[in-house]
Amino acid sequence: MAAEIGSMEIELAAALVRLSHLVQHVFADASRQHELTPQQAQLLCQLAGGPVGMGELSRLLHLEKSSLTGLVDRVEQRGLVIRIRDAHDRRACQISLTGKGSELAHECHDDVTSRLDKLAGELPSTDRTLLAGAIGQLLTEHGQPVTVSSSGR
Amino acid sequence: MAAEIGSMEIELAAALVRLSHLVQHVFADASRQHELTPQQAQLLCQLAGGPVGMGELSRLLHLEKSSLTGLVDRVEQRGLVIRIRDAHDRRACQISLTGKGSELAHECHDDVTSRLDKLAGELPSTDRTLLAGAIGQLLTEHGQPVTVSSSGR
DNA sequence: TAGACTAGTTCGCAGTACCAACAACCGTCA
DNA sequence: TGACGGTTGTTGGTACTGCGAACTAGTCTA
Repeated sequence: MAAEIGSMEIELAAALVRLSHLVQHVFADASRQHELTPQQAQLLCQLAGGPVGMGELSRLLHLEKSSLTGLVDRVEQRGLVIRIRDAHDRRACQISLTGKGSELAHECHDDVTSRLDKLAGELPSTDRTLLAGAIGQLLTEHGQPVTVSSSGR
Repeated sequence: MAAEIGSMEIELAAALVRLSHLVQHVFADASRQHELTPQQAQLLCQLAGGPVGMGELSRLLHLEKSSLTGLVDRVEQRGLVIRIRDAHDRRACQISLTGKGSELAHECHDDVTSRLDKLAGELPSTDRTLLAGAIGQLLTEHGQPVTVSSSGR
């Protein structure tokens, strides 16, 4: 067993795991509300910023390209996404949201956001600020770009 | 009217989602290191506190009982777990770790913990404390016991 | 003892994810 | 021009996940 002194660390690791499960659960619920699997919702949200190629998408979602092919196939069959053949490189293609897909992506994103905000709303605002800051730092430390999607607005 | 003030909220929600993905990724990697799927690892870790019945397990893992049957089947076939028929209620059974399973569960748990601690170690310790506190509060607000699964009931 | 209820299982289905092998295409170098 | 190595995305095969409906078997209650 680890020393008692480390208990704070142990709690933090456990807390992170539990928090992760909670967030996943919220995300899955919201996705399902829109008749999407979590993976499909994540894909759509990722595309909200504009078309992306399969290779980059694979990196962004931490998926093998072969896994991605199937995922894209399924959402394409639902008419939420289209493959656009690249004009300069005929091997490549860009995945782009259709109107319907874009609508769903935003609905789903807003839904997740509002659920999480509601959940976090139970915390005092100072804690929320600290939490966001600490998480942001964790993410940047780990090579994840913490893009601020709405900075302009 | 979520005015400008709400921008912090938006960031927090996005940060939570990203953090969640990061933790899931760490968890999946650690599990794989021990030749377990994340779900199997989660099951084993849940059982580390002692045998649990299918029904309660289903609640703890947020899984339908039918999904759980298969999951338990697979780890049982690997000899990591056994079904123990309940003496008082012959319908019920308790799922219990075998020696091998218990070993794996602890290895995996420690691995995840150390990876997450390492990840969090890049934060100043005051931030870690705040983070753990805030997450703990979030979890308790949401009905999740923050204890490390040792409680019977 | 009949009927209601509960614990787990089985079955069918869709989706996820990996790996290995592959076709098509690009850029380069001879 | 054309062969070559590297890239892009796809296919095929396998294992796992997760749900809902229908089911078996056992328990409890009236």
